[in-house]
Amino acid sequence: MRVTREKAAENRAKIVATASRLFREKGFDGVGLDAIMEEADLTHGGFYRHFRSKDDLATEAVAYGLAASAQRQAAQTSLGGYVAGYLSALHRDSRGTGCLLAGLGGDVARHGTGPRQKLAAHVRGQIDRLAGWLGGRSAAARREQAIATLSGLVGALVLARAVDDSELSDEILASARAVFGGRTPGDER
Amino acid sequence: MRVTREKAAENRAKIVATASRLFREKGFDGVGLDAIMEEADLTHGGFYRHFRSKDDLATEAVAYGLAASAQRQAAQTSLGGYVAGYLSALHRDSRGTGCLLAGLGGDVARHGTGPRQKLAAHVRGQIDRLAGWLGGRSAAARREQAIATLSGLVGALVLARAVDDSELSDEILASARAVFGGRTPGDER
DNA sequence: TGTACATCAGTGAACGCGCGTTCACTGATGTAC
DNA sequence: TGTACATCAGTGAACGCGCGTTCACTGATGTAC
Repeated sequence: MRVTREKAAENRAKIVATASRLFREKGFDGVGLDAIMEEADLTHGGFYRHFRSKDDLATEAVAYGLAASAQRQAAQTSLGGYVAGYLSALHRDSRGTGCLLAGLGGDVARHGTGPRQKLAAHVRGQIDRLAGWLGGRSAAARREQAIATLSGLVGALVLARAVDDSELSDEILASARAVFGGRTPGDER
Repeated sequence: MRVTREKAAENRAKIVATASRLFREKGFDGVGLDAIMEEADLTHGGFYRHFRSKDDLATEAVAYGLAASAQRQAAQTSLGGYVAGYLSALHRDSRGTGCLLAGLGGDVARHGTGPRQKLAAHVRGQIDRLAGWLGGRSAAARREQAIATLSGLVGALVLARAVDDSELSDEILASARAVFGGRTPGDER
């Protein structure tokens, strides 16, 4: 049964959004196309009307997830607010809708060039925006600090999720918030 | 053909070491037992004489990789030396033998409790050791800084590996080295 | 120390399942006149 | 505007392969006497 061009575009978008969530939750190799199509309310046979392969979908799903992250960052007005949201327990516990760098960074590194290029472009944008929020004598110093801050945020989220101890996990988030959230590093609590 | 108890223990250890490397390179779901057994110079049928399941092996392989990291850290005498090695291009390019937190952190978070418990214990140890190297007015401040530093190291390595642009990758490593390597943050280059 | 037997690490084939991909088919949509 | 036909998004079955796991078997090791 053929479907409106509009409806087809809608379906395609739904597949990408669903895949982006499921990939972040379970990894590229942890979800099958049938699971993705089923959650998008379609049968898996129709997949190849929209995408050339699973890898092709992966590239689009990565781009979709990164765009969502970029929008979330753009909605923030200060470093402190952004960091508090990024290193919140809520963000830690919502892998599927959260930062793609933390959720799929390891997987992307092992995969084809498509996702890795999108990710590089996204990282450049994040660095620029963070640098704008940071103080520092020179543009180079601000950029350096922005890269370290981005690394710290991503690493803290990865560790907070990987650790099987909620107390330690909370402590990782709190410490990283304190250090990267805009306080002068080295201050007492 | 039965084999010496000694030889059997040797074979078992080789399986764990090989698995630890291959898992870090390709992820838990990216390597099959046959590939692991073949690289360990065995046939895949004998696997279940040593392990109850692939998950069981995963737990041991994680423990093995973490122990190797801990030993590497223990061999260092200063924060600067440790950070320089950790954030080197060599470490970035040797996923299979490198830091398990960065190589498998995302995968571990998605898997069973075995690996996640081992990882939490390892993270506690790393924090303590980093805290010992760091200056800071109080033990709490040193610990907070240690957690932020560990997060920054892991995040920088993940990003440097994920990005499809060697210049950006090098810049991430260099910036993180500068900020986390022991300089007072905020200094000019 | 030597012999007889039980054990069991490793082999290689097989099983069953899931996954990525293909395909013949359906029937509503889109288009040409 | 209406009609006839081509297109093609979606369906559901099928294919082939790889993977985790099982199993009957082998023959050297380990043990009991």
